[in-house]
Amino acid sequence: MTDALSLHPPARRQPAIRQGNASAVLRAVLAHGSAARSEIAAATGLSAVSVGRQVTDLIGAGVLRELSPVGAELGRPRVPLEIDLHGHRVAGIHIGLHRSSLGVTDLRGNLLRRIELTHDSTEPRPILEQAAQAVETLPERPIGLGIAVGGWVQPIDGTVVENDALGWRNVEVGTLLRERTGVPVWVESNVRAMALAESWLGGGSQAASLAYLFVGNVIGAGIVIRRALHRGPQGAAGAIAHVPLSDRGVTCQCGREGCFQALASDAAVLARADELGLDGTRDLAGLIAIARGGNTQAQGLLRRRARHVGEGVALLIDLLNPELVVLAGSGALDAPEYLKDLRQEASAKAHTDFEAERLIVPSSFGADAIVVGPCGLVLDAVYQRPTELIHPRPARRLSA
Amino acid sequence: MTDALSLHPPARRQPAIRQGNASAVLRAVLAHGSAARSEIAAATGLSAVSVGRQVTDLIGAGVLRELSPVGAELGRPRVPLEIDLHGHRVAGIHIGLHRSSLGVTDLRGNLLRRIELTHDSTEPRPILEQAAQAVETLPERPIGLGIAVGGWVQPIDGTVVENDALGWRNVEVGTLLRERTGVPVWVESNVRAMALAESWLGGGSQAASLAYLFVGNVIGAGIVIRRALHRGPQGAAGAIAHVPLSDRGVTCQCGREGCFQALASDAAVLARADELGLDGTRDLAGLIAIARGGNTQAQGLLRRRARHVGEGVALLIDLLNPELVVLAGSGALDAPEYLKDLRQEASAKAHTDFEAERLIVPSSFGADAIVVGPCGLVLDAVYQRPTELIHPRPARRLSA
DNA sequence: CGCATTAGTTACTTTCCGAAAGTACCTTTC
DNA sequence: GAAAGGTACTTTCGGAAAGTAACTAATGCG
Repeated sequence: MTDALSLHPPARRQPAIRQGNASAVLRAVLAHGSAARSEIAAATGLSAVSVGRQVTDLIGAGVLRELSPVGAELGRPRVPLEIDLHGHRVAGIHIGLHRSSLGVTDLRGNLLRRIELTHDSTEPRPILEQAAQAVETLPERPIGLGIAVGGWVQPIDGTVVENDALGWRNVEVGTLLRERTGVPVWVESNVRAMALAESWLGGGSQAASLAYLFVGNVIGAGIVIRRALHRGPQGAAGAIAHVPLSDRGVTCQCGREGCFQALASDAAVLARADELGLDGTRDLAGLIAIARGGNTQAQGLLRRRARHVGEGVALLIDLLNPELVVLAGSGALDAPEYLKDLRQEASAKAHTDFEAERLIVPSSFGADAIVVGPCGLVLDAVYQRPTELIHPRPARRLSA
Repeated sequence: MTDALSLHPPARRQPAIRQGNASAVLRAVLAHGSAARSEIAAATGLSAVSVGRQVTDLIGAGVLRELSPVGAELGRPRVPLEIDLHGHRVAGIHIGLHRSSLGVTDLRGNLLRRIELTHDSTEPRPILEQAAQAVETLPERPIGLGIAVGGWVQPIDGTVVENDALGWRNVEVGTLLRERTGVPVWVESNVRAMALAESWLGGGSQAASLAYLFVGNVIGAGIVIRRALHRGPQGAAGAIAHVPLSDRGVTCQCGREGCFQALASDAAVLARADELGLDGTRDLAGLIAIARGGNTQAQGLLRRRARHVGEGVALLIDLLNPELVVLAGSGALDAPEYLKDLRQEASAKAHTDFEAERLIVPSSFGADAIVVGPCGLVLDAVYQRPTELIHPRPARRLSA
């Protein structure tokens, strides 16, 4: 008898209701910045009684906090509630090739601390040991740890199945760090982690579905549908790097012509600059500087890249019709003056109608996306199942 | 205060639990063909008591049926339960250009009756009136009516926003048919309806996510993720017709080169046959006949088309990593001898690894997909919220 | 025929939500 | 300045759902 649980939403018990409603209350506060119990009740459709109970528990758990009452024209003043920004800490680590970045946020995803960890070797053990030590030396113990890595990740058990840059195969990152630190750990591909964070905390906080496109030295997409990541059974969803664009003439490493990545990655743009004999184009920042200095060839290259990215965005829009497209990586953030070209191309190539300024936006985290992303993995768990991660203490009324 | 309900799963009450568990029980039976209460309990994780209660209600509602007990090696024999195939009827209508097709299925989606309705005019009123009359003359009143139409459909209120072939704009199909027949009505784009039916009843019954690709005179995709259709806010998701393939040299109606549809639609293939001066290629069936007769040019055209479709499939696989890709339309079903080429091309172009024979399959409904699809809209509602559509009668034990 | 074994049901408990009623705190009015 | 009225929140209680424990049902085996 095969297991129907894996295919379908599981059977519900009463605790699931409680948790679902705690989540609804928490998300209502998150969405409104701060909200009184009565406002939460209106937003969620729950009764005032039920909201009151949930709030009491969430305050006891250190997730919500009461603010001073705000008098209305008439009647008893409301007591606004906000996410408790001092109660709990969340940690996230992006593991890169030569360095990893550790970030610590509050429950709203505000970045409080960012620590860079450099490593010469790419051996998994030393890197993970370094990461674990960094987490342990934090002044406050985080309630959860999110790990974002490139390559192919199996998020269920937190295994990095394959990462060519680091040369990792089947590294059990989740298990190792969980045992080493004693903190709950989530592991996810870096693009997907950033997509999820953007969906909860960034521009996507009003959108149920979102497509996230990262364009840097590699290109990848993260897909959020109904507030959850879509990974695919192999965790391979979002592999947009090798779709063919309408432009041709460039051969990709994969052997085919006109792949998105072969046209629009940092390396591709720099290689093109090299061909043209442009000086000072070691890295993309150099090329952008030259373009800003007035070099029309460099400007042309960056504009061309923006158009390529725009075409990739058009593809995502037509196929997924997301409520929001969030852009990140050097391709969107380092030279925002080309966003106009990007949006124009996306509008021209897509067959769906949309308002480009509203639909296609750069990441709200900028260069911090890389560490806010993994923290978002933990926050996703907190927002969806608040009582699981944070156990409510025998709550007590806090208002004087 | 904006409404958080639209963005997030709604707050849960007790009736939602009941319904969710009724759905889980029903789906377990559906997945296993037939299952005893004890097996359902094992599959869903629910207690035997709870399963018993749900089953009693579902039998009372005419959804489940007890079979004769089956003796095991030891102990009391199990009483298998199956979906009641004689209890309720479900109707679905595909509205086409010159004719519509009405289908009637049982609760398992077995097609019991198919009626063709021809119409000369494309006026909405007469067509819908004809449809309503056909539904009313059925020997049994269906519990729900699914409508599948081409073009742009707003499923929430059942409005056909735009259908160029029929010349419809903002036709309130759902409201009109609901008022006329008194039967609950669902309206959805035809590709998405078929995708949903395939997900519940066809090859996708074991898959939580599925990509459905229809290739006929038009090309479109339906995306099912976590057992639910992904429509996008504008209902535009799945617009794969105009993505560029690697092949060039054909200009699409949309003005660009190498669009999927310009390369692989029925019309595109026939136009190409015409250019080559092939005789007897009025329609695709003719071309296939000629190819089967040994004409190598015709064979080449069909093989080329299969490869183009394969490339489209590769795109869906890389972007969505679905558990299953289901093919339908003339492009996949009429000449299955080219499936091999299609799969080969998909494997070659996709960067994700997969077993092509298992991942890429033709629709299990064949030519009936067009009417089983809209029935699937109703069945989706039955399986997800069983007690909503079918009210349980004061149930009574049925075993002797 | 008693016994082990499995299937399913009945009786009771626990846990959740919601409605009604009560308390808190503010403004307005006389 | 005390009473009236209005809104925010809490306490009390009843209903609904699932779960546990104990029971009955049906079968095979010695």
